[in-house]
Amino acid sequence: MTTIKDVAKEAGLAVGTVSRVLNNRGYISDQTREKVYKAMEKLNYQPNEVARALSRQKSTLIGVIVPLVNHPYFSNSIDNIERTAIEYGYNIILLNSDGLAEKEYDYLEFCRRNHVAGIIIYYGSLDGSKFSDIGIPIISIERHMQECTANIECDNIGGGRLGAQHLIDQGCSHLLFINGFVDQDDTSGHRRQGFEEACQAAGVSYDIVELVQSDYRVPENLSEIEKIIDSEDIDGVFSSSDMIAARVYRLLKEKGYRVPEEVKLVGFDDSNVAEFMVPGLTSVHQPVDKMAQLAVNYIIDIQNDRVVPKRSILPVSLTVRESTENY
Amino acid sequence: MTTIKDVAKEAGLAVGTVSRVLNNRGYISDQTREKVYKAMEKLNYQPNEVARALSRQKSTLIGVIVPLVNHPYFSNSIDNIERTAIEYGYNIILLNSDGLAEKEYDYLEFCRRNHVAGIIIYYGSLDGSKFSDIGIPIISIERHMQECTANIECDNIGGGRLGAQHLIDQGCSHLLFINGFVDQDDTSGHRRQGFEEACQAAGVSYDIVELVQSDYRVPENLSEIEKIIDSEDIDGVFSSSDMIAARVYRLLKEKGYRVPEEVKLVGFDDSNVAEFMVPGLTSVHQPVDKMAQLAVNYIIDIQNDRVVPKRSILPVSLTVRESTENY
DNA sequence: TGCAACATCTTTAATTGTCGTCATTTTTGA
DNA sequence: TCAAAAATGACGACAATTAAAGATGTTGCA
Repeated sequence: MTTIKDVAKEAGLAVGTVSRVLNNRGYISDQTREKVYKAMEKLNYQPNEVARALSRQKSTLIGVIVPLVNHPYFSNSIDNIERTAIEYGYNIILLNSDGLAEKEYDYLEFCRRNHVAGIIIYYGSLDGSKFSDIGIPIISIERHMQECTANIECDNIGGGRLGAQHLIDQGCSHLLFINGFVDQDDTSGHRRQGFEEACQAAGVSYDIVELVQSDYRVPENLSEIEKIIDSEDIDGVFSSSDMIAARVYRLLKEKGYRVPEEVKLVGFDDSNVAEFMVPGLTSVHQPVDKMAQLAVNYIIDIQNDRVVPKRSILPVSLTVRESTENY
Repeated sequence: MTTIKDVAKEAGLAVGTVSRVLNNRGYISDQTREKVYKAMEKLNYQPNEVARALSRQKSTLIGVIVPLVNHPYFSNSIDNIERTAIEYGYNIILLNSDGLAEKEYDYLEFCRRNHVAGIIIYYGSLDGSKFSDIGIPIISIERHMQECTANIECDNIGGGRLGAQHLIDQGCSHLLFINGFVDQDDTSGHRRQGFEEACQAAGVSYDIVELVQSDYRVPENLSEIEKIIDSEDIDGVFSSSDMIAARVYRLLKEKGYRVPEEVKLVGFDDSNVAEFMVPGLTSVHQPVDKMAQLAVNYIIDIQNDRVVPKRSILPVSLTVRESTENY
C-alpha cells in the first residue's frame, strides 16, 4: 500500500505539504498542487481513512442498530439512511440486534470502540439508562427514549386516527385493531390511542387484540383474531404493521371473507409488502425517507456543535389501495 | 475518552503490559492481569478499534455492496452476512450501488481507503477489470466474475430446470419464462437455460419474455407479457425473481385468471415476498444463509492465508406453495 | 540600496491510540 | 550460583493531521 510518504517522496515534497493538498487547507501553490496530484495518480494513492480517523479524532461512520435487516420497514429505512449518509461522505455500519437488550448493549459498546460519528437506533429492549454515558450522539427512530440525544418519530397517534377514520369513512361499523407488537415504547400504544380516539369520536364499536410477539417475525398463532372475527362480525381491520396485515389477509382469505367487499384492511408503515399485496394494502405511510435524512443530518449537526431538536414528530399520510376500496 | 495510557497509569504499569493483557499475548502474571482489569473497569475503558486497525494493519470490517438494500433478496442476504460476520467479530459496512458501475467503483475505492478485510459484492455493472488491482479480497455472489477472488452462486441452471419441471409435473402444457433482468453475468441466462432444457426434454412448448429493466425496481410496463398471455393460452409462468412474479400475479388477477387453477406461477429466490403473497408463491429456494456464511468465511480464510475455492455453486431446492398447487 | 513588513509556501515535529519487537528485570528451579 | 523462564518496560511503527516554525519571495519606504 502506498502511503502519503511515498507520494511526498515522489513529488519531492514534505508529508505535511501533501496532506495540505489532500485536505485543501492553508497556502498551496498551483505548481505544488499539480505535482502532488501527479504523484498521487502515478502511485494510485488513496488516503488511509483509518489513519485519518485516528488522527482527526473523528470518523465518518454511522452505526445503525436495527432488530433485523430482513424486514421491509427496516431495510427501507436502512436504504434511506445509507443514501443520505453517502451524500455527506458518511457510511453506515449495520448491526442486527434481534431486539435483544444484550446485543443492543454490545453494539452500543462496539460503536463506542469504533468511535463512530453517531448511532441511529430502532426498536429494541435495552434500558434507557445505558444510553446516557456512551459519549456519542444517539438518534432513536420510532422509539421514544429520553436518554437519546434526539428522538425521531412519525405521528403515530395521527396515523392511528387516519387509518381508523378511513375505515369508518368507507362504511365500516365494527373495527378490529391488531397490535402486532407491544413494547415498552409508546409507538404501538400511540397508534392504538389514535385508533380508539377516532372510533370513539365516530361512535363506532371496536375490538383490540394484542399479539404477544417476542420479535418481529410474523406470528403463527392468530387464534384470538380468528375468534373475534368469527364472533363479532368485524368489517374493518387495522393492523399496526403491514407484515401483520398481510398475515391477517391470508387468514381472512382462508376463512372465505372477501377483501375489501366484506372486510376492509388497513396496515401501517406503507412498506413494499403493502405494494406487492394483491389486493394492494391501504396503509398509513411513514415518511421513512425524511426520517432517515433527519437522523443523518442530526448526527452531522451534532458533530458540528449545532443544536438539534430533542424530539421530532413527522407527519404521516394514508396511501389508499384496493384493500379498502369499494369498487 | 480514556486510553490505554490512562489504564496503564491507573494500574501503575506500562502501556505495553496493558496491551498484552488486552490481547492475551505473552507472559502476564495473574496479579497484573487483575490490576489491569480493575483499572479498565474503573475507567470504563474500551480499546479504540480505529487505532487497533491502524496498528495491526487490518480491520474487522467487511464492505458489502448491493444494488439496493430495500429489496427482499438483498436485505435477506445482508441480514445473513451481518449475523455470520458478527460471530467472527467482524462487522459490515453497507453500500448501495444502484447497480451503477460508477458507484460500484467509488465504493470499491472507499473500501480500499478504509482497509476493509474484504468485500462482498452483488449484482452490478462494473467491468471486471476494475476488480483486479484493489488488493483486497472480493467475493462476488450471484455474479460470475473471473477477476473476483471467489465467486459464490447458486445452481441457477438447476433452479431453472426445477421450476420448469415442477410446472410440467403439475400439468402445465405451455409455459412462459419471464427474465426480469438481463445482465452481463450468467445468472439470469442460466435460469433461463435450465428452464429451456426442462421444457425441451419434456416436449413442452414455451415462450420467453425479457423485460428491459435498468434497475431492480419492479417493471411498470408489462404489455409484452400481457400480449403473450392473451394470445398464447399460457398455463404456467416462471419468473426469474419473486418480485416480478408478484407483479405478474397482479396482472393475472386483473385479467381475471385464477391462480393456480388456470395459470400456475413460480418465482425464484424464495424471498419473503413469496411467503407473504396470497396465494403463497412457489419459488426456487436459494440458500441465502449458506451463501452469506460462505462469503464471510472465505474473507476470513483469505486473511489467514488459507486458499479458498475460486467458484462455489450451491444447490437450490423448490419451496412449493399455493400458486402451483391444485386443490 | 537596504531593510523591515508582509504574504506565501514548505518543513519539522508533535499527536492520535494501539501493537509488537526487543531489551531488561525479576523470579524460579536445579 | 546461574541459566532458563516469566514478567514487564521502552520505543518505534502504523498513516495520517496539524500547529508552529522556518524559508522564500514581494513590496513599500526611507
